[in-house]
Amino acid sequence: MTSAPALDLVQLKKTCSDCALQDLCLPSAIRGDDLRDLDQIVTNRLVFDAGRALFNAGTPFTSLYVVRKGSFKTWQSDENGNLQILGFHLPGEILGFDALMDEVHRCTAEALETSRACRIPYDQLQSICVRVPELQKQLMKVISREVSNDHEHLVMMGRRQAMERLAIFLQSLSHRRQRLGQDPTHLTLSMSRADLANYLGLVVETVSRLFTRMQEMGVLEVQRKEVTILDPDRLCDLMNG
Amino acid sequence: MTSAPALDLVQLKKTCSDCALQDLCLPSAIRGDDLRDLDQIVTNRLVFDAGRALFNAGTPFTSLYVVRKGSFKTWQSDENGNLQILGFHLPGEILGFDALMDEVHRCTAEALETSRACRIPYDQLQSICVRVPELQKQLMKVISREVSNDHEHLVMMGRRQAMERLAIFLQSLSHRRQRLGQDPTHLTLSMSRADLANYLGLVVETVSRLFTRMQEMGVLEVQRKEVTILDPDRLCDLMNG
DNA sequence: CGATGGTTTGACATCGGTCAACGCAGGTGG
DNA sequence: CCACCTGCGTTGACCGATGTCAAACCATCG
Repeated sequence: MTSAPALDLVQLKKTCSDCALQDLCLPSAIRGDDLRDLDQIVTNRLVFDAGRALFNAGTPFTSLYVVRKGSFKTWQSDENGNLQILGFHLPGEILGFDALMDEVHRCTAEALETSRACRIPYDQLQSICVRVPELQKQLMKVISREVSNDHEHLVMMGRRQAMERLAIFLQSLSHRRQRLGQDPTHLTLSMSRADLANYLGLVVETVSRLFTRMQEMGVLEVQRKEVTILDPDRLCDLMNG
Repeated sequence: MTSAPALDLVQLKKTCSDCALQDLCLPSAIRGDDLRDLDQIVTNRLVFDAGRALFNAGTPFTSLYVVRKGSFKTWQSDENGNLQILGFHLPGEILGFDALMDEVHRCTAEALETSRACRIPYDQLQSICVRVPELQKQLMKVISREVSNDHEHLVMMGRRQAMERLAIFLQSLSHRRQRLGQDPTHLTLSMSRADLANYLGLVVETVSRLFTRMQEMGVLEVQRKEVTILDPDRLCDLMNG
């Protein structure tokens, strides 16, 4: 983990203000002086190379992190070493919420490519929250979204066929790219097939075959990590029966 | 949903104070006057018959609920009507967190047997939280636990065999009973086999066969909804290989 | 150029799902 | 008080989606 070159003061003040990363990000709820306070506790633009951890399972919790650029995966493993990918995280998403409970990270967050994140020391964030109830409220909403996402993931893992799972994943990735102002028909999968399979509760071979099949069906064009959605409607059909 | 007989004032003041339901429950973080305030916003001892909903998916969010007695299930369904049981909830657990995000319940919470719950209007809770940062902090921890639980559930759904899943479920139920001061070797399954199977990402027949097999192995004694753990060590083994 | 690690493809095995029948307990009404 | 009905749970036979194992493929990097 390396810190990007120091920023001048003007730059610093702008860091959160220019972080126009959709409503999810905390600062959207607050204004003026409060925003400046928040800017000042945030360690901006930490750079993580692919494979570097934002935090590790089992280590003490001190900070939340906001993804700014690139992507991260979070994963957790059980006593047998079975690991489960919990999510893939794009800019604007906040990581670390599962650690508030007992101040120890339960999962590991790892960069999938060269990525940037902001660090938000939690105790300092809390002291701002005491003064700014709106910020607190926004924070609760963000955790609530985390809970909702996990529930969606559970529905998928419990009740969906393999093909449906992959279709749902691609669809959701497409939506997320759109919200970030990127082309929703062209996806760059920053995770390995193994990670993706694991996330979906499948094995690599199954995912690989599904990509091939979706390509044969004319729904996708797949070239390694570059995926183009050729037929969004059929993709949508595949999400269901 | 029916309200229990009115309580006298002394009783009312004691409602949260005597709710010695482990550290999960909110009031444990606060003291004195603040506790009295909290007592006063909580609608105590609502009674729900089996099958009655605490809240329904799609309805506006107003309150969190604390389970006091009995048990509830939460479930969510997708556009195809596939429904997934998200959790079974015993006394001390707080329900409704997935709704903070956009103030609409995402899942339905339904009593599995005649049960009681306290209602906590969220806006009033928030106004107390503004004055009592400790309470806010505790609330964040409780949601964080929810996130952690969902992550555990995901690991189970993604990476475990059928037998392991059932063993893990029974083990966890046993622990929860123990924390509530009840006999951890004797479980009363308040949910139907169908609900249990769904929660575990399996079908009824599989769960039924697993119970039979665990009984043949001498690990359990199963009589309809009454399950006795005869050999906790073997049960523990079954959770893994 | 070969080594390496991720990805794809094929052949085969199996766990768990599907379908169908039966059993059992509790409730209802004659 | 018994007979029937109903809903849930169990059991069996069979099947298919997905996992397993093994080999080939192919980009990337030294």
